[in-house]
Amino acid sequence: MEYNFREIEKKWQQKWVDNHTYKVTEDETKQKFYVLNMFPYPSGAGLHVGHPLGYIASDIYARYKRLQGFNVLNPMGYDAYGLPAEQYAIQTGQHPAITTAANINRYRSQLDKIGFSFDWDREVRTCEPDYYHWTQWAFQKMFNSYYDYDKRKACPISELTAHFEKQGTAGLNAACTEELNFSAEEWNSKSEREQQETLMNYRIAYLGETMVNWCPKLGTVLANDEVVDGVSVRGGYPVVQKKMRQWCLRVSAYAQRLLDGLDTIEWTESLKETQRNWIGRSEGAEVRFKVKDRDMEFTIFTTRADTMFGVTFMVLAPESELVPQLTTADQKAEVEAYLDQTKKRTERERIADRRVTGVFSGSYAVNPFTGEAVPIWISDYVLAGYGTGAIMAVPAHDSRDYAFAKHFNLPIIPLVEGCDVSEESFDAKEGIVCNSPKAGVTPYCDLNLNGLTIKEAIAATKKYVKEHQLGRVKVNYRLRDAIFSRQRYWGEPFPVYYKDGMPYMIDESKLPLELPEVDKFLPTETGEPPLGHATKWAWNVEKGEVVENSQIDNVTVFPLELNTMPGFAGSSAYYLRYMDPHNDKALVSEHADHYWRNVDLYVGGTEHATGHLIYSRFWNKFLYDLGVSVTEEPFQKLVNQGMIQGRSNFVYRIKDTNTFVSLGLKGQYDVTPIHVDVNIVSNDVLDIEAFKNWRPEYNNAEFILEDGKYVCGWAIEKMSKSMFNVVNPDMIVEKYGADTLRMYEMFLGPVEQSKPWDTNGIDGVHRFLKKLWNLFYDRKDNFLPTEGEATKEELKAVHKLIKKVTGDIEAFSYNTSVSAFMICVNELTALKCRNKDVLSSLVVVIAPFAPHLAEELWEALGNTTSVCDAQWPSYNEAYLQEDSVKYTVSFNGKARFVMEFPADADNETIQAAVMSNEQSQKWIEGKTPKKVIIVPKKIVNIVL
RNA sequence: GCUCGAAUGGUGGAAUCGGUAGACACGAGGGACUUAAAAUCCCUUGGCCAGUAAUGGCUGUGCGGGUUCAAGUCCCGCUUCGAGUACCA
Repeated sequence: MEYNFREIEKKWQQKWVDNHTYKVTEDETKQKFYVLNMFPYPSGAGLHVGHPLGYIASDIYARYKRLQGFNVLNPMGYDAYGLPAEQYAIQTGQHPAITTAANINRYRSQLDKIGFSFDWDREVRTCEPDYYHWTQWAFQKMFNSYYDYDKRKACPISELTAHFEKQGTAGLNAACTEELNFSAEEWNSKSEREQQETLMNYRIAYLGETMVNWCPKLGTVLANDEVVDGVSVRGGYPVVQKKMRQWCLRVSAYAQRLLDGLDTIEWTESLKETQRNWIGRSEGAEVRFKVKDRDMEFTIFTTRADTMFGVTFMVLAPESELVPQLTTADQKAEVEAYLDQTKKRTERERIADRRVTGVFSGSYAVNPFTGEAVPIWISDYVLAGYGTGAIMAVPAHDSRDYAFAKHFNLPIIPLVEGCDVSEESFDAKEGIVCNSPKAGVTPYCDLNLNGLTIKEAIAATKKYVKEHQLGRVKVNYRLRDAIFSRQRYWGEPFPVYYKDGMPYMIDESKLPLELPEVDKFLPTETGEPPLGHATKWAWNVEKGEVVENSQIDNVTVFPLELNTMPGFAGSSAYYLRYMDPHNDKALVSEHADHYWRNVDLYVGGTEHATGHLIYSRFWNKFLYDLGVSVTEEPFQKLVNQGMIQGRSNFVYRIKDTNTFVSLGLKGQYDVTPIHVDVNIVSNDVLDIEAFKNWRPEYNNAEFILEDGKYVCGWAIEKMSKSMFNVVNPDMIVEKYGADTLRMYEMFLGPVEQSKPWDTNGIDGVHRFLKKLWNLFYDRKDNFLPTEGEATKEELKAVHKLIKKVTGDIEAFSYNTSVSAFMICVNELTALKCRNKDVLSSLVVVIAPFAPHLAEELWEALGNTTSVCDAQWPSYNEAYLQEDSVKYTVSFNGKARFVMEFPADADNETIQAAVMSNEQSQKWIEGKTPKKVIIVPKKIVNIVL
């Protein structure tokens, strides 16, 4: 009988459904293991062969852990809110809910064919009210919390108001947008509205007037990680800076904890590094500079406190609030012209041409270390959003300041012994400080840095700043608060209504607030978000329900928020929801939460490094502070699967003809390469008939062949429809079966590595599964395995395999496991192995990789339960022992020949035998060896 | 620019602690079976040189140095490619 994969896979997929094989419950008698894939956004194009790579890898791990006796949670769901569905809706009028549901069904049928061990009873969809109920709930909790730096956690906002009532801002160390100072009396005399406005400064979810990345084409704001090179990641449309009132999440409050947490988790170093850079901690000092002849001062941030004596000018960001205050009357016109000009330049233009631009404000600042007055300039190379939006410029030791100084002819004072600043600045933080202060100048202050290393000088200056109250030591982070509003339809609505212009949360018991219907998905004519089209989008506070807009009276009925939440809202806590997906009382029950705790293994792409993986960690830390999440870090171990690129094929048409020439001969003609559908090419050989039928214009094509074949060229490109290199898994499953697809995707190379999809080796993997089948059935369909004693060789072959695969799976090294399977099956075939015990072990070990085939063989071996519930076999070292061991004999490190010794031979015996060996004599040439090194079971090296 | 990672046959890739390269698979070449093809099985396959042959020798992991009895692996200096990030003071 042939290996009939179609029948086998169909049969077992049905049985798994019928028997609820993959259903999992909180089984206290077993140890838990939580495996998670980054859930997909169901796009209209369906799955291509690259998507399942990570799912297969994690599925193997999940099945393996289950065989080891763990209670494994391996859920799957959909990140269902998103822009493409909405864009499609705008173009076609088709409701995004409909296209999303259709896409999900397509994904599901594709996934089902691959034989995953997902517990589909736990499926979540972020666009379902049952699900986003808890997204809205978490948002409300963030609104009602502030971050206390001393307690290092989020606390209820009621504690903050209590603090204000008692002592104002005194003794408060809380995360805030702007540092405020007021007394208890001042607080208590504020109106309700003023108090609410003040609290906004502290809430973790807050309405903030911030500069945002506004994308006019998409009609929405975008988070920093959604903008690359000044254009939107999705669509590639230009993005401009705009000041808007937006919901924000105070992620920055968690910057230090996000950084510290990285040391406790098992992620790749490069991913941790990416997050560290994104968080961007920098230690420095804030120093106050007085404005000359004015009763005014401002603060700058610097990491190079050692360069205080080299400051020759100051620079303000154009958006800085200080600009109007520091601009003098004579400079006003010029400054305004400059501000106008910079406002017009988009982010993109600023990146594209890095011209040095700037304008003098007319004011001077006094250096607190030298007493000298230096001019204050305004330039767009200083960012308003980082530090204080103002810098002290040290052109000798900062390349940007240097370029500015050269352009505007400002003085440059070198501060490091022997450095040359005639051509460029000296940015390195090494050397001995000089000119601080300058020789021969009466010191203005008693700080002298000369002769110190830069490191020492930084420390000394910080100490001086602190002692003399010139400023303070400060740690700054690059990480900004996340902007949480989107002017879109297809997202979670905010559970917020507005009273007197201030936001209020709708009652928690009334959640979820469901997304209303609209008749258009575009922004309204007045520029409101799409929810502005909703006619029933007002909140009746008394009834606690959504009512018609016409009823708005601002007494009991109020307008609801028109923005929706961004994509990362729904994906930030989904791993918690999988633990208890049908709970309508809580995000997750305490029972399920304490059982599953956090994700043990998370598999997904690196593209989420600064998006989802930061937000999710933030969100989890917040829930941890609330006591909802049990662990501080959500994803203990993270594996990044590589991307599967497309491998395109080309045919070469001779110019102005319909004749195609094979790859090896194309040099003889003037040819145009044309993309050809990779699905009609096999091992780079074109199926000529299929090609003729591919497109009408090729019906009469002629071919110049080499060796009777048409060989195609190839290139590695992104997998996309336009390059005809998309391979979808269904086609592979149809042709070779799911087990072959699973094995082959693993065999292709390390999971973490990006690689092109290429079917060139798939036959080998398929052949292997047939060989495995042939160990069980002969051509006449006789079942071969029998009871009895296994031979030593058989035991050795299978135990070698168990050892190898056990180690490989733990190390996520699946490609070498597949090789090991092939070796083992070849060995057992050669040994004509019929032993049931040996073959049973083989089936169990292969089950995570090829579950359908394993089930079939497991059943044939007489088992009545699923192979999923078998036990992972342990290996016995005793079977792996060799009788004899081969030693490579080398001379001066050069391998010469091999000698075989009994496994228990001792070093003396080996050395004596090697030395007296005939071949050795030839290499020794009568010399006396200086040293003999014997590496057990491997090497005898003789040093002459 | 900065940070991180990679480079091994015709191809994908092995080599776990430094232990004497190229596992496994594809492709290619040769052979068996077959009227033929498919399927299947067997042999050869980094390069160069010598030999009828068994075999033997040299060389070889991007480049140049170094450490070591021994380096794909460790150290120093480059080259190329990939990823992330970018006026972050």
